[in-house]
Amino acid sequence: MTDRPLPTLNDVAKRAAVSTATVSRSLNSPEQVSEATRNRVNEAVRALGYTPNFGARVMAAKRTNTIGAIIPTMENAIFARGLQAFQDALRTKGYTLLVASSSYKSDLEEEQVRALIARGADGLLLIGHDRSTTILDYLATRHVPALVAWAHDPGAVLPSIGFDNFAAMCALARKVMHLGHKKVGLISAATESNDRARARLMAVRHVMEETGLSPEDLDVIETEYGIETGARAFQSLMNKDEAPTIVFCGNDVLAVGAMKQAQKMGIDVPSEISITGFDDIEIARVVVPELCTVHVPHREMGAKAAGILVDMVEGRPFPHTTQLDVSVEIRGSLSRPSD
Amino acid sequence: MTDRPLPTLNDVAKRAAVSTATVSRSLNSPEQVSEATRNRVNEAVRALGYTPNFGARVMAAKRTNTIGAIIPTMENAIFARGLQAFQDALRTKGYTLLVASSSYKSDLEEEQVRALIARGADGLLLIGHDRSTTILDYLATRHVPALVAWAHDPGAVLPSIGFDNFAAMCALARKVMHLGHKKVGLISAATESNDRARARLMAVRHVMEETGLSPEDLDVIETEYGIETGARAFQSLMNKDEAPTIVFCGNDVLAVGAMKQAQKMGIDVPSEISITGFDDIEIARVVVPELCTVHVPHREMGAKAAGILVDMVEGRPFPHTTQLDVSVEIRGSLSRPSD
DNA sequence: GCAAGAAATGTAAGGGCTTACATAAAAGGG
DNA sequence: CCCTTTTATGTAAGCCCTTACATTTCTTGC
Repeated sequence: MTDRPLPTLNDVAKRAAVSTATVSRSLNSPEQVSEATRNRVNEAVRALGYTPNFGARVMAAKRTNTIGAIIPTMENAIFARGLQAFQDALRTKGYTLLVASSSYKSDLEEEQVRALIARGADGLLLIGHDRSTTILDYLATRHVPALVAWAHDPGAVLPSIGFDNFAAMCALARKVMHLGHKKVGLISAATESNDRARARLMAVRHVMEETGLSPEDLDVIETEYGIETGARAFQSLMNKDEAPTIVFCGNDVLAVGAMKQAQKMGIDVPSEISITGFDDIEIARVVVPELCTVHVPHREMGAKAAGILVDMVEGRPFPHTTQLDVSVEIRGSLSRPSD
Repeated sequence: MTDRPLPTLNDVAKRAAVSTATVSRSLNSPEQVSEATRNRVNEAVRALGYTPNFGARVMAAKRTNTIGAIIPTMENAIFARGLQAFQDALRTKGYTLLVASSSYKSDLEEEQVRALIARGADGLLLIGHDRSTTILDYLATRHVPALVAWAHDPGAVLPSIGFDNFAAMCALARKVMHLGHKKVGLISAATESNDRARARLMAVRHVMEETGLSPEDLDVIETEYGIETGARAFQSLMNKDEAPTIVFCGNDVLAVGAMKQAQKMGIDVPSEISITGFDDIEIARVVVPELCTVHVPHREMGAKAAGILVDMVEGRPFPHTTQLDVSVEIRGSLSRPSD
């Protein structure tokens, strides 16, 4: 436990009686070194307790083997789940994960992009396509590859992996509207700088039009993420003159808030009101009745995102967009309107 | 969009007509530089779009301004929540967060400790005190400060922030046992390399002894984290000859699984069986009846951990242990035994 | 056994920043 | 005003790897 300086490559080289170049190769591309030398080097590394100096390595190699991810918040289970899968996949590829969060604010996201690049991220995972050109230019001049997840837009500048939020919500809305609902409520996440939320809102409008309903028949409330906020939004929707018979929610958490509030108000789900969510997180199956929602493969998305991003960073070919399948999960919180 | 090399400190220095040392100081300790020079430097930085080279900076400063956290999994809401608060607090202090996960496996945790240190983490956040001396020695020789969260043990080598899992579970168990329960079930997380789970188990045993019950009256099932696993564990507990009237669960997720299974088996909560959880995550208030549990201030813990760890990294004095208050939340899933 | 090619190893040049120390400029005291 | 102290700036060493290129050693085919 003496306080000697940490051993360097040079120390290892001396002890193994080889050059520093050989030690470096032995560690980074073992196949280029004869087995005998490799063994000697390894034993020296072990004996000295050598760990490469990170700064020097980054400086010389111009890579950190670090990938940054900027998500709205880890408190949202969908991102936590995707991020976990992302990190697991990165680890198997020899990369480490830097995490930052934007709280759904675009200026904070921009700050974080700069921060993660300044911290040496070799590549970035971002959520959604809403983003200023300033920051896209910055990414381009710094030559940092970035992949967008939770979105799918073949026309966007940045490559992406995800699903078509508009199409997914359309699929759900069609199944719902065919049951004969005429008066519709929508509790949406804030749509500013959130293209996913906007797409879902537009999908509901679109399907209503298809069904011959007027925009008048749709009540939209935008609110922050949370069970409580979902509950409050539901309450104000139901207090309107003509209450909806179906309430779409932008995500499962808002939907669960709505269900709780319905219960508190003595409104039965689904006989008096139908409620739907989006994401299919665990909570959707915990509530009674179970929540009708759209199943999204968050883990698969995280894991695949890691693979694509690493390909980008290492200069291999990669798909500009990758679309994942989602499925509408019809469950107990949905029924035809009663009247 | 020409492909010129990125600007360096030197370029900035030339443009601002000062030395590189002044630019460096202007950026890192502005108070040491006159306002006039600082302005000139800032304008040069802006004009050139300069961002410091990470590797060079790390190499010279021997610090990365990066903190690593190794948690069991982000899929567990308590860690996701704590980590989010941790990251928010770090950001305000100019630090970036590296995240790795151990999946509750100690060998993986050890690998991740080495990985994050190799990646230059200035300090580490770890969960719980269960850990080999090998890795503690490694931390010591590398001079990397580490803080343990979600645990409180004044006698441990590493400093910690958290609460006393044993005392908290004792408090809950006492309230429960005073209702007159005689036959007890416990669904615990795996206790190997998880001192929190072990402490909670021992607390239940301890209180039963206090109450004059025999160890025979306790049925323990250890299982992995998850709603499904909690449900299965509950089923096998209830299928024993003499079923319990109270089932303690090591965390809220297991408890929710147990409640779901009770419902499926037609066993009423709480009149036929009481169920308790631990953590007080959102889901505890979503289930019907609401889950009786122990409230833990996860966000506060994350935020405070950031403050302490940064103090450690920057060589300021810090408390060796910080204890947080938890509270027993008596809710609808608990009642006295019916007979 | 030798030339030619392949494999293994060595040499040494960066790479961009921070900071200790040296120097110059400004401020303050008498 | 000059001398001392404080403040601002400059000089240049050092940080420890990776890798292009040069050199040496080993294979292999004839």
